[in-house]
Amino acid sequence: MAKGVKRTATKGNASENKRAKFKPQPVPQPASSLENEATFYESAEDDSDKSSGSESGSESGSDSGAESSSSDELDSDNETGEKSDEDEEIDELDELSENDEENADSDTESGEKAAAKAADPNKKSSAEQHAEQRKLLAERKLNRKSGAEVERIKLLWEKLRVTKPPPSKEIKEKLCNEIWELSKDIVLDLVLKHDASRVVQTLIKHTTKLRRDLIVQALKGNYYKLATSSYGKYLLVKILHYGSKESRALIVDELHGNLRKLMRHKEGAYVVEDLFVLYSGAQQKQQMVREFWGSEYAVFKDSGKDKSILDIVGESAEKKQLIMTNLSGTIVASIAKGSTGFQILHAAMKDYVTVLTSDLEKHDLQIREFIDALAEQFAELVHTQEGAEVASSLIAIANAKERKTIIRSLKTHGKELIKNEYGNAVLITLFMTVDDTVLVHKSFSAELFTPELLPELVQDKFARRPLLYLLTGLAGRYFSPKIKSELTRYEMLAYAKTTKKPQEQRLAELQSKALPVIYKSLLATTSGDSEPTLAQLLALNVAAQFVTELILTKTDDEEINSKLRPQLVDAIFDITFASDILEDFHLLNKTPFFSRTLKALIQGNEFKWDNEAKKLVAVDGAEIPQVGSEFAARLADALLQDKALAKWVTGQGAFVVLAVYEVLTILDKEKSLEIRKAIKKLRKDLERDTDNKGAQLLLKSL
DNA sequence: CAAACCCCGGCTTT
DNA sequence: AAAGCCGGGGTTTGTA
Repeated sequence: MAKGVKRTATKGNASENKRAKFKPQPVPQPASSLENEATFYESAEDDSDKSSGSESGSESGSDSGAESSSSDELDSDNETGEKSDEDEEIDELDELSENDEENADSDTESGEKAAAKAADPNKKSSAEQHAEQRKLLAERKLNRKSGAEVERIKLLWEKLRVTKPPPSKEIKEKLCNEIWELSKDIVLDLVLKHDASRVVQTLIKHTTKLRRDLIVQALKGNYYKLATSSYGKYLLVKILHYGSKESRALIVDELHGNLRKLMRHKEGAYVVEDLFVLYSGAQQKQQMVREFWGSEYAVFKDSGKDKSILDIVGESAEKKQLIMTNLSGTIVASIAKGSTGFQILHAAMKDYVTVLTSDLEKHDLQIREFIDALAEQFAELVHTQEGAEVASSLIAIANAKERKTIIRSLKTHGKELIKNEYGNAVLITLFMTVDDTVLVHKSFSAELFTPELLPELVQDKFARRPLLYLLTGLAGRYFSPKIKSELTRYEMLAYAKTTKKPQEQRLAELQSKALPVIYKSLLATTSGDSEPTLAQLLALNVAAQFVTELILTKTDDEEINSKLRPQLVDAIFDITFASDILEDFHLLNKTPFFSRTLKALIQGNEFKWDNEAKKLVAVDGAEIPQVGSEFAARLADALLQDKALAKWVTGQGAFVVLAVYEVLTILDKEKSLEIRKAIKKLRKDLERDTDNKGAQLLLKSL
């Protein structure tokens, strides 16, 4: 799926990028051949590519998924059957034309169809045979005529699509004109054939706006057919891409009402997804999803507009029953077809889940079924906003056994999960809801917080969030109110049924397992030829923030308190004093916020700034070994060596000196006096250094 | 804890 | 059809 959308690279970059970020190796789906799909897209991607022969038979059984499941009572029309007839007809035409053209296309499907036909006549009477032959002959004639034109058009097309020396504007125009003259009356014949359709694609790309509109008009009434044609769909996608707003509106209008059928169609589903992702705004997206609710909403565009799914479902039991059946019908069919990664489906699932979670008892059966259908494919969900919401909700309401399956399927994509903008919240949900902390730790923390991976994670805006959760819970300022309330919602859902352990206990368990792993991986950056080094990490604001947060996390773990934390603090201390502070490459000069890191360590959790009193105050019982006053005293000793202080007060270092001085003033009068004396000697320097805010603050504090 | 800043989607412009 | 503006949200920063 992710592959599928890459092709539209020129437009809609935003949504495309979003998708590209997360690329779970698509779990090979039983029926569908993702690879074939990719080939399809690739060969349709641009006109300047290799032979069209690669577009071969992923077609077989394409309409099998289109059979309306019995759940769609609202669909009185039986168009699915009708459509597959059409498909067959198209295929035959295709086959004929290709034979005529002696196109050495090894289309396996054509082969199958031919074989089927060869077997067919034996069963028929000779009268029928004659009739059939006459019909065939007529068709062939018809085709030969078009076939000849196709040949000529293709010659022109070859010239138009070359890229090595791109044709000049005039030539392009001339070629387009000629092609158009030849094809304008037979567009419909062209667009459903794989090679001829590509001619039209190229035409669309190079011709004028006016003619594009003409083509769009010429195809009016046939867009559904186009969307469900294995070759036509590429053209349709191209038209959407290059077409005007009005063209798009026309097409959307025509497809409107057929979305559910399209979604169940192998080719159609891609068109719908494309439309949804690339060419629809928020409102149109909503409207599209509403079609999945049922016929009423499919026929009347505005039906249910501005109402949430819960409003609608609350209106009557019958309505609810119907909508839920329809939704699950479309969703289950699409999952089975391997379209789990489609964004539009995620949106539909979100509606479905919203209702499911509105009353867990009442929907128990549906919940179990839904999770069962989806559990193995969770990785396909978590890279979109809505998909991730669905995933988190389901994790929250899953029972212990179901959670195990879900965790197993997410575990294989751990890195993508944690680094993804939305996926990381799913991981946090797992941290917050699953009682089996041993399993969660083994599946994620132990796998991800390795020396190889951790440095990458702590400097990643999204990946560090689950890490920060492990350190500080939701309390810190690292989570926006919106995310917080969402996570809290999952938490409440979880406690309604499966989850039993108190939150603090679960977090403590996860933390006690993960902290040593994190420490060790971080310490690994201080030794050997590790890349990045700790100093490099500390030069990145996000990573530095994490390191401070880690050190300031209180723990009972003996190993951390007596060995790991001291080593890490030592390492930072060494980095600070390894080189002359006046050198450009010293961290303090390279990254202004390193002074904040040091300040945070100097104050530890022991002191905080009192905004009322305008001074630093001690916080009782918050001491953490190695940092706070202990670290301050250590720095003070180093600063009092030789002329160190004179250098430190000149730049960002002044803030550090100030922090040390303030802390010692509270806890170590003697040493603070020493520093005070030393600073006073530098008074004149400080007074001169007017644009150094740190220096000025230092003066004030004396 | 507020101001500055950045990123993104939607809209307008040439 | 690409480039550019605008507003909103989220993030980062600045330092009493």
